[in-house]
Amino acid sequence: MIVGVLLPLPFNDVFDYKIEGEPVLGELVRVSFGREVVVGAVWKLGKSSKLEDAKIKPVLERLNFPPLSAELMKFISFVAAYNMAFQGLVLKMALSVKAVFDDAKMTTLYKLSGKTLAEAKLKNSDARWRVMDLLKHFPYTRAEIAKGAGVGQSVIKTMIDAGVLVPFQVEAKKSFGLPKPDFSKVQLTAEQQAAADELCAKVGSGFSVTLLDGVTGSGKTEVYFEAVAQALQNGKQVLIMVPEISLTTQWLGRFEKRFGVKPACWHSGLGVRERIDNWIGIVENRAKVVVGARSALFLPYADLGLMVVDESHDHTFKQEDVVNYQGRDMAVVRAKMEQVPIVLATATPDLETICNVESGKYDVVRLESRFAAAELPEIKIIDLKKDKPQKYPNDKGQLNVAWLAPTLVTALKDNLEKGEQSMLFLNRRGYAPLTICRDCGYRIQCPNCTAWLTEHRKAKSLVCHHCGYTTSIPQRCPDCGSEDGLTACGPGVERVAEEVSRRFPTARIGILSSDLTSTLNEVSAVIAQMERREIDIMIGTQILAKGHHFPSLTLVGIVDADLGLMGSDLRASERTFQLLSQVSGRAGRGDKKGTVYVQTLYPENAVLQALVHNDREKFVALEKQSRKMLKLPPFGKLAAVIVSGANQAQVEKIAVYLGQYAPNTEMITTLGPAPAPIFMLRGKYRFRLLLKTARAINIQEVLRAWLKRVQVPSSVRVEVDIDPYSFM
DNA sequence: AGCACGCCGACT
DNA sequence: GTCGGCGTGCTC
Repeated sequence: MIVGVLLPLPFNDVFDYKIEGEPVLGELVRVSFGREVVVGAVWKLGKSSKLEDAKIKPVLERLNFPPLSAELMKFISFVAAYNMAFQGLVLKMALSVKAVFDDAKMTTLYKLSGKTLAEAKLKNSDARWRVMDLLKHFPYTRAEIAKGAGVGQSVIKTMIDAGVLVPFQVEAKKSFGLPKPDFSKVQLTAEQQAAADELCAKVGSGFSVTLLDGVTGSGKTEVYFEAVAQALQNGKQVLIMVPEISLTTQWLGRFEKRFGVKPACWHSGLGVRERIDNWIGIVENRAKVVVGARSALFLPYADLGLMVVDESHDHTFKQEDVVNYQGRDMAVVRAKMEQVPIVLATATPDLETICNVESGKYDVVRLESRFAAAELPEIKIIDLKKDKPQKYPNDKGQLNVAWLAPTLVTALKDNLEKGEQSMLFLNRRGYAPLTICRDCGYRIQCPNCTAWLTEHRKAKSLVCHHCGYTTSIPQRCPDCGSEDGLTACGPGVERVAEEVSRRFPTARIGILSSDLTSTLNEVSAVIAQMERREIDIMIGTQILAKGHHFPSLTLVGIVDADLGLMGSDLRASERTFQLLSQVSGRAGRGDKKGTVYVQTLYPENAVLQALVHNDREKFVALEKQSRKMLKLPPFGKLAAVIVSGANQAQVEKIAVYLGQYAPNTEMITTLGPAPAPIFMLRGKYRFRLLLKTARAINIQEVLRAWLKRVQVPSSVRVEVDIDPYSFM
């Protein structure tokens, strides 16, 4: 019989193969393709091509794995069609790593041969009898025998050599601890209990979307853990999606405390071995709870019963990897296909989610109060035009430019004297975002991108944050040769740390930045230090905003609140509001009230005003009004078309061409082409077109029809980003 | 995606 | 005269 096999390669269509016996839809097969051998999934029964049968190759091997479920197959097709990506590449995300299908890792176990010690001409000894006893019922590895019988390796070796123990091979499978729904129940407040009950009631009764809307510190995690417990009680698997970076030991610790075991993790930092073990555990229904980044969404769960998206507002759920997709939205789609409930947990829901609640598409469960004595922090605005940062002396006796206003400096000083912890937030890595020559005005730029190089003083280098280009810091201006002209411009976390250590020489300072402390372990280590109160003042980027819990943190300073407000990005103000409220939420989570200082040049800005008054409703109303007026999501649909390539003239020609064929009707508008905000990225020139349609329009269909009309040479790439978040 | 085929410029 | 640049096409 001939079947259509979808391969994990950039194709939308299946390739035909001959198969022996009865094929099953979704089963995994190894096939030869060109000169490669790949693992694909049986996608269609029967012939799809019009190739002569003789040219159709046979399936090399039918793999002994459960076939992909009809739901997962449907999901893969949907994600591909919705995001205008290749079906094969979406499949690739589900199949994870090729090595999963390579020969299984084997372990050698030993069992009794039946030969007695006497028959083997070995003397009786206690040690040998303990080994015989241990192996009476189950075989074990050498290490397990040594430990279990309390004997040395030599005892075992003698018994093997004498033929009393015989080795045999089994597949090495990682064992997953079974999370216990009742391991250690947390005492919930009445409000939390009511919320938990509502979530639990949805588990096991089909598809539903629930927004778990709770202010920071209201115990969202504990509440959704109860729903997780309910799903486990029903014997189902649970997927908890978290932003990649918050998959810290802190979160895992909370899980383990509640359920008694560690969950299976899934994120980009996983090694091949662990990835394989976890993938197999998930397909075989041995891994019951998976906590993972958005890529965990495509795993072949055997028996999913509940999905949770933690910090569901987080914009890193929408980020490029193999395929561009919005993890939160696709999670809802998967939940619908699997007919399971999904919980979106956040303190700052995005406008799309809010509108879905208002229209009744999503349910909502609210948590209004913070833990026990914890109160919401007081937010104070510092007007940088009036309250100007004062220069401070460095060790050479010169005056350094400062970034902290006197009010904030005083507040930090008081807090330090009280022995309480403080945190400064600046969403900028490195020392300074720009190096400029005072003598000739030259600015040091990335050779591959339209972007300045950021100085990283600690690493003694200049780095491009877009392509990773790194170079040493030049002694003299590359343009005019001036020896003392080069000056760092603007602050990054390193520079703020420098100011803090100058002003407070005795304070213990911690820096947390996504590049300096890149691995999850290093991030966890700094967070642990902060928890143990070994840090007085913590300075960091974005990373600090994620759901960490520091009970004795009472002061938060936002060094530059204006950073996010300036972008041309349609979600800039929403993102700023979310980020600032998340950061503010770090303050005063214990029994002491926290204070947040927000430094800005625009104290009257509506976003900041809403933040100060803790008035999310007002912010949402403003944001809704402006998006409605501009017919932007969720009141309209948006897609970006990025044309890129190494040859500027050629790229521009295609972009203009696309612009000429662009659809423009009453319901559809196309803007551009215009040079993309980062015109050159990784050595490629980029132009962008924006397609905006009414909500009723199928934007993917419009795009497909449009793009089909323009012939694009292979040296130019045309990418589509549905509902773009990043305006790069 | 990978890889082969094929057609034009700078070299021993 | 070749070596090799990458633009184009194919893989069941």
